[in-house]
Amino acid sequence: MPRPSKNILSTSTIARAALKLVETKGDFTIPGVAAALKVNPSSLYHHLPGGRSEIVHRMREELYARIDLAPLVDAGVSPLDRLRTWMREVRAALANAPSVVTVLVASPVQDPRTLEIYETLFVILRDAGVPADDRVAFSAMIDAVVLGSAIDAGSPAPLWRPTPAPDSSEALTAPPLSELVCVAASGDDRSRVQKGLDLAVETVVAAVASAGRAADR
Amino acid sequence: MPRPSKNILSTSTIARAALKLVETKGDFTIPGVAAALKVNPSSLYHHLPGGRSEIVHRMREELYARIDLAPLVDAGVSPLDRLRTWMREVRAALANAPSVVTVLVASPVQDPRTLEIYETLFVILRDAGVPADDRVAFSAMIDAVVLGSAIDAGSPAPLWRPTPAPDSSEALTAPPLSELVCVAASGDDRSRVQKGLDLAVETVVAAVASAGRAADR
DNA sequence: ACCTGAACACCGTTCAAGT
DNA sequence: ACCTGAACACCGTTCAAGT
Repeated sequence: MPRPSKNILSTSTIARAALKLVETKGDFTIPGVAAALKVNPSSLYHHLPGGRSEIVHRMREELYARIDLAPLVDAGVSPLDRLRTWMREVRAALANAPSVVTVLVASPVQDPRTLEIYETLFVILRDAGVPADDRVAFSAMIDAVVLGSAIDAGSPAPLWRPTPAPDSSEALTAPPLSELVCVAASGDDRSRVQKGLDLAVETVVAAVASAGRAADR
Repeated sequence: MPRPSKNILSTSTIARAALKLVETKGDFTIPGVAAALKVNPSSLYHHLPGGRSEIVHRMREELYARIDLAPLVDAGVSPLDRLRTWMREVRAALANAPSVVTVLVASPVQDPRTLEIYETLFVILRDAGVPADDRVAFSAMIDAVVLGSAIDAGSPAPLWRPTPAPDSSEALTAPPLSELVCVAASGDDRSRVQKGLDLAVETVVAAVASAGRAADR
């Protein structure tokens, strides 16, 4: 048993404590992480001068640090396969703490690690033959799909509550629809979300492949 | 000039005041909306017993109320065109107050208006020939794209800050990438986001059309 | 340098009281 | 029924003080 080093706190331990809180409670607070680290709330400011928002940035870094970059820049793998991996990896990193996504999207990207991840995406798009002028649009779409999926996965409880009373409100949208919504509510959420993501990934891959072919001609 | 009616407050005025705050300040607070309505903070609880989270729900209703349902259920329009309209309309409703999206996604859907909107989506998917078993997955993807795009549009400031110092960190990801990211940072954001959305819409439409054709065979 | 303790302004919510 | 006013627990942040 090694003696604990003198410093109890570090930016990484703070970020990890905050992440654990978000994963369990759905959110985090300064006194909360301080208590988890058996420390005074004000102590955190010595390590993260930026306060709460800086903790959020460090949380994002911590999540993205778990992504292995190697398969994303492996020239031996086809660009489309690398794109599949990229989307699944980023989404998985966020899905580890889905409710953190709603916290993350509220603050802009700044840390080098996140930029690095997105730089690999631009390389993949280039290798796939997407014209330079279109890469930003594609990355925006891919970002939207991945973030949206992660949020979808993390949205609390059944997203679709069956309509309580089908009291014949409007003739236009009458009988079959409420049923459909009920169908959506049944079926376990895990597979529902997973299927939606798989579909999204393949749809995006198809679009990228199509853009690449169009550029070749 | 009509005399103001006796009751100063209503759920709708509260929701609209909160929306206005989110649009201007990026967030809202109970004392904030109370002050905007020249009323005591505690007064709000008489109309919205659910407190802050109920205000959020009413905000979502208020936003979606601006969507015209008629073109979405018009049998004279092709399903794919209706899908295009659906995505653009929902996205536009959210884009009116982009930063509200990050608030909305934190709370699950409950209000009938929002359910109504998504019911029209299921009808469109059915009309487009998407098999019943796949409609949930498709709706999840579409939801992800629309929400993600709206968040993208509302994310504060340049999403991509150019890497400050290219101090030759790793050989793998060396010269061209920082350039690419810089390109992304330039170019006005309006068109960037718009192009990304258009791309996403057409990509999704293609996927839906493909699923419809596959089911026909 | 690293952490504590007290202090400040502020937020969400409740509840008895007014009209 | 609708709104006020006081009150409570709590949060984010600062800053002087300890070691």
